[in-house]
Amino acid sequence: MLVVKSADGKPVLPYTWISDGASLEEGARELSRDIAGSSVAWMTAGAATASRRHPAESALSVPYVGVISSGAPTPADSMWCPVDALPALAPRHKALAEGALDTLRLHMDVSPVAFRLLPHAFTLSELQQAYELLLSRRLHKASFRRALQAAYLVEPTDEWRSEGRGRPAQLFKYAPRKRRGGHRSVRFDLIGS
Amino acid sequence: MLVVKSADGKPVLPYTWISDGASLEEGARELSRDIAGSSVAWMTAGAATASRRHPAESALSVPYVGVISSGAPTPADSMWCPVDALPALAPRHKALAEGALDTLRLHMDVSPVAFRLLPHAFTLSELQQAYELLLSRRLHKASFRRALQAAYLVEPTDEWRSEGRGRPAQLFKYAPRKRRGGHRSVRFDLIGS
DNA sequence: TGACATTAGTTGCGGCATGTTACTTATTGC
DNA sequence: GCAATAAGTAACATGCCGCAACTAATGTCA
Repeated sequence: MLVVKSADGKPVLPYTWISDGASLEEGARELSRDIAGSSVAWMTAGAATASRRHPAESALSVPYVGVISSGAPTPADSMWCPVDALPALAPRHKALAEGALDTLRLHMDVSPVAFRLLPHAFTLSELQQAYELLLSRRLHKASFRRALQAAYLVEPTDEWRSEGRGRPAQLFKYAPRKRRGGHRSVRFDLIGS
Repeated sequence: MLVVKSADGKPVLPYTWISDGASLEEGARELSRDIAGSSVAWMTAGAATASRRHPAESALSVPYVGVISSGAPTPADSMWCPVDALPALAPRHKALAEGALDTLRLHMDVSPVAFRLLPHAFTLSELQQAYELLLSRRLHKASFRRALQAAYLVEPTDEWRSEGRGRPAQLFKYAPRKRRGGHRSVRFDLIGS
């Protein structure tokens, strides 16, 4: 997660103001370009909140979550933090960060978030690591690849990448093809409280 | 979906204005009480939008989706419409309606939306019909009940309901118990485009 | 050169969940 | 009583998942 230093030195989440009538999504994309140096590869909005005690004069806040292709250089006055080791944020921003992760995970199995996190060509191990990072739980290699192949989401390329030691890995690209018949049942096991 | 008649007789989605600093969610709940006569049993926010050409003076719109327990009387100047047979809404409101259904379905397998749609005690057939209504696809009775039982989400009551013809149905209530071990793999088969 | 470590990728098996069909049970209506 | 209707269950086949073991290809080190 990208954390920036505010004027008084405290860590905060990146934010900006929107002039009247401008596009919120475009504002969020500009913010990412300004701070992180590259544009987000995937983004979605969270739940807007209104508060009397909000800093400055704005009354409405609209959070956006996005992912940025890895490998981008760390910009000045900001740092990438592991989501499980965030610095001490203000309670409001801490709640925003947790909500952002929730909305992101909500979209994970309906939108190719993890694929956007990776460059155009990637290895299946990298894809699995991206999923494990975003879901924060370990996955099994064989099951992961079987399910991926059954979904017709990736296509192999002719390239191979050698990462030092170990067998070279084949590179794949995201190329979803239409598949027959959606899924079947309902997932009750995710319902909590 | 609840559609109301605007001042000039055209069908629109219910909306309201929020005074500066007031809670958005509370405003949405008040709107539901005012128009539908009962408070929403489950609700979540959608993606806020800003537009120059928005009616009136407000520049930001925050959509909310909620479900209301069935059986509420149809209020005046408004009507409940099947989601697959909506009246001719303005393009902006039509997009809002579609987005509302998308966000609702996004929460379906992580939040007990369908249970909130039903009264406190319900039959398993009613629960399945609620799921089929919200997901707009047919489910299999045996599979549905097996998965439901495996999730420890409902408890049977002593009451039975006779719906005219056919065998009476046992009434259940929503009583989630903690279950061991979350799910396992990743769902690739829902990722589209 | 050859043994070893490391990483990628596959295969086979047991178990569990799901899809399907058929069956039993309980009520209304004739 | 008997058909019709709907709830609820049982049994079987299929398919997916977790696990373990295996092969393949590279680098490292003696």
